[in-house]
Amino acid sequence: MDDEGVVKRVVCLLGPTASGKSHIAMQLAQRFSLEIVSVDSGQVYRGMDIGTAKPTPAERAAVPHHLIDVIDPNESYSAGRFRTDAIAAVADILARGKVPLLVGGTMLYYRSLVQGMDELPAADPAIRATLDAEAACKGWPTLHAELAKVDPKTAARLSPNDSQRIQRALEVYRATGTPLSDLHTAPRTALPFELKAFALVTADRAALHRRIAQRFDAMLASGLVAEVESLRERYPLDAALPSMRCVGYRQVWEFLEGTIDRKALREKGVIATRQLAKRQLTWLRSLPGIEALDPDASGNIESMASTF
RNA sequence: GGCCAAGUAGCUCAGUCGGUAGAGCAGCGGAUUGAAAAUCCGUGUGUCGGUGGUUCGAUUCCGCCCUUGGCCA
Repeated sequence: MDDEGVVKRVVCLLGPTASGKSHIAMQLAQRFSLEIVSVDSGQVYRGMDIGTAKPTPAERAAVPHHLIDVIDPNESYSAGRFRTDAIAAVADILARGKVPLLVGGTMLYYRSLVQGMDELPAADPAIRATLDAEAACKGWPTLHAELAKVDPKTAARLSPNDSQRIQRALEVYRATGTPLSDLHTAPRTALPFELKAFALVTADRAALHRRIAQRFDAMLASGLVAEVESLRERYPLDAALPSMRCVGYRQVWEFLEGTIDRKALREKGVIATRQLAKRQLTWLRSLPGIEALDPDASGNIESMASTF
């Protein structure tokens, strides 16, 4: 980075859960004075360490990590905030003469970073609470019909059951008086740096599934249940919070509530992780400009290192 | 050894008064703009345990065999 407008190239490593991103990142850190910027919607929560597979204290001591432990589990983060935070973190790392590496699996965050986001109002807890109450008695399809009256364009692309997006669209309309579709002006704000993204994509889905099961078992063995119990004591949590809807945490919550037994906890946790990985792979197929790497191949470190 | 029940989709099961079968879950594909590890959409050909028989036609009825569970010895 210099003052002549030369755009610095920043490398990003994406991939589904359990694909080995962190391992590669730590190996690259041995060659460059790296600082890692997490692209992960789960690792932002303080105290949610085991279930989000956060880097260990030793790894964090060896390599500075950013955007990990930024909020409490009773708070919520967002793609918009991620974009701002990530740009700031990268600028800061570059300013200090270090090499930033983005690593993670939250593709919406990645995309909002690269493509930019429209100027939309932030979440409004009061409006959301009102909408939740309305949905509880009328049902989401009714709210979808109401959305169709004020924002037919958005309603047309949403399923009457898509609670989350119907709620967001109505929230934006009630907060601004303008339909969400009118606010989609596609600004596509440019990034102050060039991003080169790689993605770890296995051809062997069965092997990924095996790794997912092993890793979830390892999380249970490392005290995932105790971690959630402790979080419940320290924070005012409930099952509807984004943090407690995270893969693994949601199932442990059900276990602690007595809704499911230990065996079901394990099964449902593994299944939820597999489904997450599948959605991540769908994202990766749809995102443009990403270079796929086979996690089982040997030259990954080299091909990534050559782009720094 | 005898009696009874069950064997149908990867799993749990429904069903066919005889015209080759369908749900849930899983899996797979897709969408994805401040909750995204979320939320939602789409997707069901399987020797109906095996083998003989009856029948125009059997997964369905009958016989025998195999497997699993239970009861009695």
